[in-house]
Amino acid sequence: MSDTPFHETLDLSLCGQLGRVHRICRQAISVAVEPLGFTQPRWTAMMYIQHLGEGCTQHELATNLGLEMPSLTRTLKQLEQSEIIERRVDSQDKRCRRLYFTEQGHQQMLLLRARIAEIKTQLYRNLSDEQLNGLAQGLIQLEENALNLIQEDQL
Amino acid sequence: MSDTPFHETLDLSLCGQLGRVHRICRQAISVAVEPLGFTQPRWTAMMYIQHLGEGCTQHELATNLGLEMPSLTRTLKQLEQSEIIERRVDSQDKRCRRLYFTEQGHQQMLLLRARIAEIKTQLYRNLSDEQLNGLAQGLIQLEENALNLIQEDQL
DNA sequence: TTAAAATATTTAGCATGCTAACTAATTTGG
DNA sequence: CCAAATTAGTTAGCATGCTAAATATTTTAA
Repeated sequence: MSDTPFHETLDLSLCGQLGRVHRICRQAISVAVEPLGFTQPRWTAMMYIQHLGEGCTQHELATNLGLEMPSLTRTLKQLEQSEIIERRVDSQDKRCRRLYFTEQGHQQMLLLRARIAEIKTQLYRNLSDEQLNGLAQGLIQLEENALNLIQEDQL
Repeated sequence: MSDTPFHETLDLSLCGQLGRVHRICRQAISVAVEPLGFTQPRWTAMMYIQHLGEGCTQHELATNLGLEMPSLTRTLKQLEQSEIIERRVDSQDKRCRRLYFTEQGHQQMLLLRARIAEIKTQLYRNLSDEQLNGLAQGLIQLEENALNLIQEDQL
């Protein structure tokens, strides 16, 4: 071990920590949701479709998930093949596909939400509302700074 | 938009936020470090090798980066091919490869550290030390909970 | 009104994480 | 002392993010 203080050597440890915690959280949730047969991108998309309301477009969903369209396309194709969702072409604007749960999809959502409620209590255990809020706020500020940095660099 | 409150529908938004912020931060840093020719896994590994001290093993490095060995192997192979590092077999334990910078690698590190110092001030702008600390602490707790969850589920 | 720009989606292929299964070397226990 | 377990590392191949480029449709503007 070097005797240089960690923060001086590393400088960007927070970003690495972010990635590590994200990977571990994702894995924890995956393990818990796996028995239902959903991967993280799939169940996340399902939750967001329900949140946005059935009939949302793929573009709306991608924006809300913070994903690029191609990343989402793959996941939606899987959900369609599993007969969880349907993609219907909008009658007004034929470029858009609007998203709906199948009957089976609705039933799966009930199971999924119940399972996720359980996980949530365990994942946020020992974290006060205040702490969770601080965490979320800090992340928002970090995100904003990063976005600014990217834009500046692209000038 | 549904009229259901966000947190009730989503329940795990924090985990999604974590992923999103991580992707954006990573992109910001990549954009800034790109002119030097380093990708995020490469410069992160370089910084950690310097932090751990030259002569560290790949296993030590993987543990500190929070990565699995195969993920690291790929990156180290690239760094070796770019003649940034050397991997020398340990004379005592011939299973271990120990990591050293080349002369060129040392010079690159000087540039890299200077660049990263600049980025850091911008990325952490508007975040008080207290906030940064809260963020880091919250992430640690989250990580711990997630690890517990995974272990419980594997019983 | 029609050519050009914009928008929604897809496809193809890269980057970087992972697990599973392998080799080689070392350590341990009977 | 040797067979079995452990440890360090690799290879192969999957998962899920991305960008670039293609298609189809709609909107804008000369």
